[in-house]
Amino acid sequence: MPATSPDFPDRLRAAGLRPTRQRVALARLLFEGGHRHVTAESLHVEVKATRMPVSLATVYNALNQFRDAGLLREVVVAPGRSYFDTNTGHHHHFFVEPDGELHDFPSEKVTIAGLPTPPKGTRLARVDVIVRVRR
Amino acid sequence: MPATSPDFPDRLRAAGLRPTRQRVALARLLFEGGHRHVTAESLHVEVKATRMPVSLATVYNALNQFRDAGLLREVVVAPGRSYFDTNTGHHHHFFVEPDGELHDFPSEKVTIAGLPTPPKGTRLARVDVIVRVRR
DNA sequence: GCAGCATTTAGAATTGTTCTAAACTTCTTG
DNA sequence: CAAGAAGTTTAGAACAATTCTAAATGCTGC
Repeated sequence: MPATSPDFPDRLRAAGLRPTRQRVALARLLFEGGHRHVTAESLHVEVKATRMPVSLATVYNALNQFRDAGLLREVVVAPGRSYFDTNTGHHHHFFVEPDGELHDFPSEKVTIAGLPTPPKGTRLARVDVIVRVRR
Repeated sequence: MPATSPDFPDRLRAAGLRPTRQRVALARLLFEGGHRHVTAESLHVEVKATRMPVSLATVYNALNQFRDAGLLREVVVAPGRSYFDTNTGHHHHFFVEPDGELHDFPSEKVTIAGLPTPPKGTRLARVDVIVRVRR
């Protein structure tokens, strides 16, 4: 958490997004506590539990907009399911296979050596490391 | 390629799968040449082009069975799309972002140091490294 | 060859996500 | 602070990828 108390409307405006009631409600759920991993479905369930229902389409819209604005990072670990991670810093993931649990781990200690250079005409965008574990 | 010419019915039997006509046709497409990346759709288009049409459901069934039997490896790089890789050895992937192209690179030269230990009660299944690049 | 079980198939069903068009906010400006 | 313009939300339809279903067919061992 930043030292300054987070003013969600301002943070959204700073990201180029209008601070609508539903976006603010979602931002609060996402960014108020520590880092989180959510799916559209899980966030939708959560926001419905508050006294401000938001449609599923809006949850999808907001997650995509937040991701495009750099507020969230999308993590692709399982086919047909998108996770969004509120931690946008450098880090990698544990994925617990049958149940679909996702955990961060910091990339500080991880070093990857010997990566080949990107194919001609492309620039490196990101390196994802997914450590898949099973019970 | 193995030195012994690949007898697909035998290879399927060895994997515990009945060598049906459609499985043999798919295995031929997948394993006859060099390593490949396919999606169910792309393989379906391919097999239809031969004189032995196979339903899309069968392509999905076969890909899942081949993966379960260790003949293929599933690679999850983009939401809502599954790639299957005929290279089941240790290696990692380049993913070219807008177009969805996938390329292998050998893991020999890549070393990953400092990975944390798996959470309690889990054992390591695999480490995936996806190098995302953009044009 | 034939029974018995596995496999294939077309089409329906399911799942996760995006689209559409109408209703409703938010922002700007006067 | 009213009014219009533009951006958002919404329910529901549409879509894409995948799985399921039940009936037809094909493999295998005896």
